Amino acid sequence: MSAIRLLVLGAVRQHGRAHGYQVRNDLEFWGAHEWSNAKPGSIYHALKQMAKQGLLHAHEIAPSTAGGPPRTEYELTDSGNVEYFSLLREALTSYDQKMDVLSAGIGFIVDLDRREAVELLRERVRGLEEWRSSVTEYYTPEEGPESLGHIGEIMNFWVHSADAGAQWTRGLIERIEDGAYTFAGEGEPFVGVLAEGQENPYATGVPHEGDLS
Amino acid sequence: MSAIRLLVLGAVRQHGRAHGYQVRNDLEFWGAHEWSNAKPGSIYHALKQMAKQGLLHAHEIAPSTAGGPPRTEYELTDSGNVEYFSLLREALTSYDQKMDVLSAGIGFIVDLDRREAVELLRERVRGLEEWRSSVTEYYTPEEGPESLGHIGEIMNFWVHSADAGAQWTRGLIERIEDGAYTFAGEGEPFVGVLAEGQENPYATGVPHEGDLS
DNA sequence: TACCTCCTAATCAACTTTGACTAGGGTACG
DNA sequence: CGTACCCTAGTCAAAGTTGATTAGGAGGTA
Repeated sequence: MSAIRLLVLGAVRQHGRAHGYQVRNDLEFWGAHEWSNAKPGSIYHALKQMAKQGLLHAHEIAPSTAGGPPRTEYELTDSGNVEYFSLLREALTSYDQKMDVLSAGIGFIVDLDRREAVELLRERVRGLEEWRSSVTEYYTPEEGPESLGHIGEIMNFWVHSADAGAQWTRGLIERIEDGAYTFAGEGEPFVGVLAEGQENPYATGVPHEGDLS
Repeated sequence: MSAIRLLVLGAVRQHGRAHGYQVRNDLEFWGAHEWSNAKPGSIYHALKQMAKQGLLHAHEIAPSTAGGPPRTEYELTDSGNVEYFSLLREALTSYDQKMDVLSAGIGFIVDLDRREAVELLRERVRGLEEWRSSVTEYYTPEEGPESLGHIGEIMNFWVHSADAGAQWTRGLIERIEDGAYTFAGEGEPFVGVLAEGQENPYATGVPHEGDLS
C-alpha cells in the first residue's frame, strides 16, 4: 500500500471539493513531499485513476482565475468516502515499517472517533507483537544464533524495529485515552488545510537532510 | 532507492554467473520476497535493465536442463561491480526508514572490509542524529507543541524511529568492532547462497503475518 | 514597452512494480 | 494410461512513480 491515495483522498475530503493544485499545495503544507511519494505526477495520476474508478467525481471547470491551464475539481463519491476510511484504518493497523503510510494515517486519525482510533492502534500493537515473536522463533534455530552469521543481524534489526514501533504506539494510545486531541464528533476539528488565498508558512522551510521517503 | 538492484547484483555476484531463476531462488531463500519487492517481474526486469545499462553481461544459453523456456545467464561487469558497492554503501549509510534497503545492506555488509563497514555505520548514526535534531527543531514552534495538534504525533513518531535506529546501529557497530562475523579478506566467507541442486530449507517456512514490505 | 522571472496548473515519457499468466516437462496416482 | 498437479523459467499488461517540461498570465524593472 502506498500512501498517495490516502493522502489525496484525505486532502480532497477536507476541502469538500478541490482541484489538483490545491491538493498538491496541501500536501506540501503538510511536508508530505518530503516523506512520501506525493509528487505532482503521482498526485494527478492518483486523482485521474480514482476518478476513473468512481472514488472521485470530476467536475470540468473553466480556465482558472489565475492563469494556467483549465483545471478539474474533484469531490469524493460515496464509495470514495468508504475507500478513504478503509485506507485510513489499514494505514493505522498494518504494521509494515513504511513511515509514509503510518504518518499519513496519524495525520488523518482524528477523522475517526476516539474509541475506534484506540482500537485500531491496539490492533497495531498486537500485529507488531505477533511479528516479533515470529521473527524470534525463526532466528533461533537449534544450532544457535551463530548459525545464521551476520544474517541474524537482520532479524535483530527487525525485532528492534518492532519493539520501538510497539512502544511508540502504546504511548500514543495512552495520550489519546487521556483525552488528547479532538476527534470526530467532538467539536471544532483541528484545521489542517490552507484556506483559499492563505499563505503557506512552511512552503520552503521544512528541514530535511537525505532521503526520508 | 529500491532494494531490488542491490539484491539482484549481490545474488548474481555470489554465484559469479547466474540466471534469473537462480537469483529468484536465492532471494526466496533469504526470505527477500517477504520484506522487499523481490518478485519475479521485478527480478527479471532488473536483470534486463542492468544488462542494457552495461552493469551485467548477458550470456544467451540453450534450453535449460530441466524443462522450461531457454534461460539467460548473467555476470557482473566491472561497472556492475562498482555499482554494487556504491549501492551497498548507500544502503548502509542512508538513514531513510525503508527496512528492505537496510536489510539488504546488512545481508551484504560482509562484502566490505571491517573498517569500512564500521565507518559507514557511524555515518548512518550521524545522519540519524542530524535528522532527529532537524525534526525536533521543526516541531517546537514558539507557540508550543500544542499548536501542531495531533500532527505533532507524526514528528514524535519520527523522533522515536530515529532514536531506535541509531541505538540499534550503535549496537551493531560495537559487535563488529568486537570481532563478530567474517568480513572481506578475513578468510572463509559466510555461505549465503544455495549450491546448484541443494534444497532450500526455508522455501516455505518463512513466518510472516501481514505486510512487511 | 520589452524583457525576465515567478506562479498556476497540469501533462508527458521513461522507468519500475505488480500479479497474473504461459508453456513445457516431470511425477504421483487411481 | 490418462490426467491432475507441480516445477522450471520467464513474459506480459496494467498500474504506479519520477523528474522534466509546457504554457499562459502576473508582476517587477530598466
